[in-house]
Amino acid sequence: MTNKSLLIYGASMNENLIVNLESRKVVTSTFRKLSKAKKDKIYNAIIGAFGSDAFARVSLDSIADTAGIAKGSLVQYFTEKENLTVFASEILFDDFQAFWERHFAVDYSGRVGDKIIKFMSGEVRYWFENKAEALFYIKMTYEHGAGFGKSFRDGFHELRLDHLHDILHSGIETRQISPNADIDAAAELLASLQGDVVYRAITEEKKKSVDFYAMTIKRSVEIVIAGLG
Amino acid sequence: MTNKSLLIYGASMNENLIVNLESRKVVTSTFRKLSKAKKDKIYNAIIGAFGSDAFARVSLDSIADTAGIAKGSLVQYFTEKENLTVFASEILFDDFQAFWERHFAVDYSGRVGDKIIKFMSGEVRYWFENKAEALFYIKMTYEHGAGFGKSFRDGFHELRLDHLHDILHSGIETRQISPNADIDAAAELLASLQGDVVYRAITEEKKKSVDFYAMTIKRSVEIVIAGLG
Amino acid sequence: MTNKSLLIYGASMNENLIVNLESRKVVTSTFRKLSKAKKDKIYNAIIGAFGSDAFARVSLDSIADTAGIAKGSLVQYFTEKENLTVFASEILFDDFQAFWERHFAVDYSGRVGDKIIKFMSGEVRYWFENKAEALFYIKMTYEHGAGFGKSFRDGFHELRLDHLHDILHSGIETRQISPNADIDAAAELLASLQGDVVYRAITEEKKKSVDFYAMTIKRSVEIVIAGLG
Amino acid sequence: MTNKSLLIYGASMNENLIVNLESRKVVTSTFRKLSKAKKDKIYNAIIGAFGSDAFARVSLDSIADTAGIAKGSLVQYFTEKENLTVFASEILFDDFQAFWERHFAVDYSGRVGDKIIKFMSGEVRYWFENKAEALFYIKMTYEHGAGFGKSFRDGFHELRLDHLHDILHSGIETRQISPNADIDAAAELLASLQGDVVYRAITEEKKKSVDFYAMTIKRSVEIVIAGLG
DNA sequence: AATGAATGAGATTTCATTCAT
DNA sequence: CATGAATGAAATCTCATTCAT
Repeated sequence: MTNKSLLIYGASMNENLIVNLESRKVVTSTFRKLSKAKKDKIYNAIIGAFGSDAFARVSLDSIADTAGIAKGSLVQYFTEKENLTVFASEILFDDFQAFWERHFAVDYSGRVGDKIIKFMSGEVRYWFENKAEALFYIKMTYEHGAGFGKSFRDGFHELRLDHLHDILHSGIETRQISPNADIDAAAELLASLQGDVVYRAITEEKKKSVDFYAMTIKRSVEIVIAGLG
Repeated sequence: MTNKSLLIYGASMNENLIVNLESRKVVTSTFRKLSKAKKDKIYNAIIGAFGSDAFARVSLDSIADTAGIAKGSLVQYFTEKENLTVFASEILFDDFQAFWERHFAVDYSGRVGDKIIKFMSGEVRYWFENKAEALFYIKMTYEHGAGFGKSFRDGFHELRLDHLHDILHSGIETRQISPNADIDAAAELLASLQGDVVYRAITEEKKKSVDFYAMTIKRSVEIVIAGLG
Repeated sequence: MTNKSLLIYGASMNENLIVNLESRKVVTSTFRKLSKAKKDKIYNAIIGAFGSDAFARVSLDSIADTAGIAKGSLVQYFTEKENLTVFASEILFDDFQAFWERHFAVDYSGRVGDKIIKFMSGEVRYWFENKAEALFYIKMTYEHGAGFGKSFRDGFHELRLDHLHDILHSGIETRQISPNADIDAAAELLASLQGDVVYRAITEEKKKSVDFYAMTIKRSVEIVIAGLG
Repeated sequence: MTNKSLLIYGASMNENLIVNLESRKVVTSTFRKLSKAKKDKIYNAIIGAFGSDAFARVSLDSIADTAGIAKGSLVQYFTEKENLTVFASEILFDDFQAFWERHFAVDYSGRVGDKIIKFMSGEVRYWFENKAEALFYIKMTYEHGAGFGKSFRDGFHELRLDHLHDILHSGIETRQISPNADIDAAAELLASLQGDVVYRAITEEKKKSVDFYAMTIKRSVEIVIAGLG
């Protein structure tokens, strides 16, 4: 992650993704043709609603109200309720990936531990600055045990795991980490930590600062790096 | 964990806890006076139902059916639907604690790393052998974001954290771990790992063996212990 | 048919049939246990509603209103809308059969033509005296092309065909009809006539008297009997 | 019916009739001005849709799809949904009449019975060769009990009745039928038979051949002719 | 003239909760 | 105390009709 602050919040509403969602019948062509502003409003209404309550307790009425459209339109755009969450999850994940690509290119200079700390706290900061998305992310990740939410959770896990693995691997190449070190296990361990820290950062009632979580991360990472000696 | 197999599954239905729940109006006195067998049947029906579906989609009818009682009785015992989950969560947590006390007394001999590994895989095994409870645990932990489920999750987290801290502390006393080591951070790191491993062990579709998860744990713990050198 | 006037109108609500319907999940046990008066009220509300409008345009609300019960109760009794019509059709058919058995025992004395005329106008009179049932009968018979209505229609057709055949056969035995006569064709012809006359008697806007239809029948029957000479 | 095969299927879309329908506000002038090909496509979409399902369950969307036009256009052509069926019924009836006039001119030579049989099986064949129209005919005839469908049904009944009467009357003139014979009753009887045979031919699930129905007709007609002595 | 987006009334169905027996 | 009948609020989803472009 660079020093630049995070520039992008909210949905970028990747047009190619919308086309893909249309082909999978998650959204209709009517929705695709809507103005970006309207699509954003709907996306935000969905994120807000499902982030604050359980799936079955979120009503189309409330989302339509928030988005300033008629309930009938909502149905016309998404055909059925479940598609609302599929749509928003995909956009959210896509946005997250875009953020990722801008900020987490692996570079091969510097201390491995610092890179990991920057990377992990970078994600925490992302969720801090996109709170509604963060709550929605939690709901989607955990609400459905082994259903749709599982693959969503796995998507984030993979992303973290791969990246941590790459950084650790670069540490072997720069001889900061022993060539015999079990970097697979270390990546898993750090990914678990990151998932948990993100979860806590989002759900903790007495909100702590990003720096608090960054410190938690730092202390754990130091131990792991030392352990890989 | 000793070599003894896990002896207790299902609800032990701690009578003191029931009294406490009655005072908090979670259950009624009518329920308290039920036979243990009936209370068990009801507990199991609740665990099974809420473990398999989202809160709002579980109907009192189906629970009453499974428990072999009338829906009206269910209402008479618990007054309102939400109390069903509060009741079952508390019993579950209490059972878990009882299991804990029997199996995880900290002893001060032996390798610290081994103790941690035994402890962590012991919990994984517990959930493996109490699948219905495991699924219920997951639902309660995550479904309600920052609501009731949060305190439930925190209960388990505290338990793990304290115990890991104790083991690590004993490691300092036996000079296996440096007195300057950041054992608070290590305990947090390991608790995160454990929460994540348990989650995966329960929700993974292609079920792996307890040994698989034990190995994952072992590899991570070795790194941490080395890091605390 | 004897000279006695028709004594039974409305649903007799055969208890065995209700039990059978319960086993086929057309009605619930809750419905079965209702008082006869309440069951009758519901039956009449159903007959009246579906007799006056197309299936999809009949609302549960209106039926519940007419029957003086809550919509929710209606659902509790029948589970789904289609069962309302299945239930009422079966009761109606059962009632009709009961009427039949009381009035149309084949006797072997007298003119064959007279027996047929009595039989056919007897049915017309039945529908005249059970108008709501008559309209419902028409709707069920014709609305669903080849679906459920088909078997309903076939039930009535069979009943008529068999009976006409029996009468004609008795005519051969009493030598009023030639042993070579094509009584199968004649029975079909008369059953068609009867279906049509009943349809017209029920749907004709300017209602004519039973006697008008009896005369229509008589004139046709005379031709057929003469043709079988 | 002559030996010529049936030449006309589908809508001939009589221009005068369209003008008449426009004056009755069943269709708009916009519709009238459409190309014949487009009008045909719309007619066929309507016939197909309402022939396969109950009125209330047929959606304008599906018809517009099938016809390859926009839903908005459909509304612009017919103003409201019910007009779709009125329009198609009138066209269908008009087509049927045109077929009639080509094939059922009464000629005064030959056996009366044969003429009736030819006439009746001719109609059965017509519906066999226009299945979509046949199903639509059934729906329109019966779905609305005493509403619009009644006059539609009556139209066909009149047509049959008049024609049968003419044939029978010609039988008196050629002295094949007694001058005292009750040909009014015979015509009614045969019209009933025909309505019923047509209904069965269209709705019977295990489709039988035209010849099967022709035989049924023949056997009945022989009885009637014999009866008219 | 043609289109299809927007709307909202109305339908069935679910189900927690109340309450009479 | 146990039961389950009764209720009606609330939800999703359908779709004729309106209307702006």
